[in-house]
Amino acid sequence: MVTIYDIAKLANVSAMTVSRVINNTGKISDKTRAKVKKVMEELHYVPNSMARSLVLQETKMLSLLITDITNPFYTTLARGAEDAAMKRGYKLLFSNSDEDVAKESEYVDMVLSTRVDGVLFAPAGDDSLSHLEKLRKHGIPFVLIDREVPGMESDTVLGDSKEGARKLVEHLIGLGHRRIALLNGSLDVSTARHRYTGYKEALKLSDIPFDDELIAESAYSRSSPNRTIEAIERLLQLPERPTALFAANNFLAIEAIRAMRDRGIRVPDDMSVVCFDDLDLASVIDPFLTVAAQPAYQFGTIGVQLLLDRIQETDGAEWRKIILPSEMIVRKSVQPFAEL
Amino acid sequence: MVTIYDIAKLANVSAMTVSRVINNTGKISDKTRAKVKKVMEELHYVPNSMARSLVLQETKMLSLLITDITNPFYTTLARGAEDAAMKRGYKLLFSNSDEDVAKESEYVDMVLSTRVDGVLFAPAGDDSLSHLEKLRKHGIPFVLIDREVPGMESDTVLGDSKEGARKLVEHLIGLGHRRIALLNGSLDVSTARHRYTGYKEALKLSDIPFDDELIAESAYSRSSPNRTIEAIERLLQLPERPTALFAANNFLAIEAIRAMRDRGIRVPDDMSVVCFDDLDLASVIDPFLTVAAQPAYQFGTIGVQLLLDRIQETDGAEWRKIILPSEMIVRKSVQPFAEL
DNA sequence: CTGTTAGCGCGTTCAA
DNA sequence: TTGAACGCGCTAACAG
Repeated sequence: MVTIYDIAKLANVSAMTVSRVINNTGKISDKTRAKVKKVMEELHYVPNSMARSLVLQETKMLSLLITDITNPFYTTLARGAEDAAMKRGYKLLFSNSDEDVAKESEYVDMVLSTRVDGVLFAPAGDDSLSHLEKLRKHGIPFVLIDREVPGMESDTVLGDSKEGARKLVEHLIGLGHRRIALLNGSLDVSTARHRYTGYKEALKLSDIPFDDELIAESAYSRSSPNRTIEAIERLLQLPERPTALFAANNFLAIEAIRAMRDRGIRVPDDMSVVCFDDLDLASVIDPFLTVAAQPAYQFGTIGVQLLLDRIQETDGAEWRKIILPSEMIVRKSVQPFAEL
Repeated sequence: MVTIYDIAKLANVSAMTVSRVINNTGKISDKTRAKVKKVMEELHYVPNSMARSLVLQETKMLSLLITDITNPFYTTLARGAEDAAMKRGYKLLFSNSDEDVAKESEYVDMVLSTRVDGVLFAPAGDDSLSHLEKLRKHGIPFVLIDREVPGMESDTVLGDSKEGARKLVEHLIGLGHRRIALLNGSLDVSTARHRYTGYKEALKLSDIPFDDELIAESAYSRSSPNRTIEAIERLLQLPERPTALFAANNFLAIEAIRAMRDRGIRVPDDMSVVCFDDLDLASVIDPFLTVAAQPAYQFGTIGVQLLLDRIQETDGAEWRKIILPSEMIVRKSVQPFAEL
């Protein structure tokens, strides 16, 4: 591996001069600069960022910890984060916690030892608190994205889960539905709680009694579809069957639709379905699901922005909390409720 | 930041002893080991992997360079790669070239300066050759995934593009179609060429004359849908309009279907459509597109496997080339051709 | 079993 | 405008 010393020797200067040429610091005569640059090119020199990090105490790397790399919401977010980071000269280290707090723990240790300059963190659940405390204790700046964690203040980028949920459910109510089921993610995740709240608010505003039996809890990720299937089975066997379903995210909606189809329930004819997060590709080819679409790309860019601001901050500024609105897109998965 | 020296001082041992405890090397008495471990925990010590990399000359990081992080084929591949890397103690640095050879160049420089131990490389096109030569010159092992580059030998994981294409087109032919258009990606990409070849082979086997007018070239990524739209318009205006379309990847199929829909052409009634790569989510909710599905996850795991084998190889073993079959999944986007 | 020395590649500090 | 010495945090090699 060629180092600045190799360059220095061939250019008849000191290593320090080479370093100055690389970083454009100090005063260097044009002549020696040209000479050094020439040698650098001849030797195909590439600076060693490890060594530089060690002395500079910064890596120019950010870590993005998401819970599911196959979910289009997160991939679009990742893309936004990457574009923003790249633009500011930072690399992005992706990690995938699989909605699993234990796996998340391993990643936090990795992040710590890699000495990244900051972390974009989509917590797997409220138990992520200890991981965040660990980061904080080590002085690593982080921004929470998509989800917040009780007991931990920080810069945060969230969606308007409550409002989005309320709008979706109100849409169903407006079409005459009164038995509306909620297929939620784990209540251990803040967005699930907020969407739950929005659901209840919508009912209340229309004087529809809340029925606990209509609530089912599964998991956001696709790793365990069984809980979703069981939930759907229970809902379908209810004496007074729901006529509409609000799924708390895209994967839940899909698994639910699949489970219902397998049981002969058609959407939207037998059951209207709405959900949070759009499906990207799927929506183009077949504009089917009525959704509350979130500006996923902006989650990423804004998250990086907050993070880099925090990193460059000298005095501890106030925590910033950005709430991004979602947009309801009405499509075909919903039908008016027709009394029999 | 806590260092091994801090630990050493508090534990009344030398830094070297601490290092040995951390790495489980050498012989250490249980007593001192316990003492050191206790201090490490008290101080929340986390090893600095930068420093370690510097001396060990290895980073335990791999870089995954893909061309589109929003394409489900690549995200699933990424997931496979990450799982495999993680399992072997490696981190994965993702990058996204956007099918852009220039952007790719920046990433290669980044990769070089980060001193990753190896690269999983999905080249943006044949011009990626110079980037690969750069990696090779610097002695960084890499594995080509999904695409190969003329003039560069290396370990490679490919799909059976030719066979997959042939099967898809034969399926269309079997249904009576004879005017079959090909909407291809850039011929600068090996998979596009192979799919082209498979297309032609299928025609030849059925004695259907090849018609150059039925061939359109666009781009795999969604960044420039205009070329696809123009291509579709041209195909639709052909004197003898095609009755079926083979799109060389999922995004092309989607853009094509959208463009046709906008022009009043229904799929499959007016036009049958098949393509390479499945759509994941979209297929669950609405099993629509007939596709040649590739084992994306395996692309990732096998790629990492080849890469790590190569990294640990002492003597230069033969290049290995793994070809993964694709599976044709027949769905609703295809109809038999009915002569008028 | 444990410690000392040296150096990985680079940038800061100070001197020339 | 340039260079020498030092240290970032760690481990290999050798010594004890």
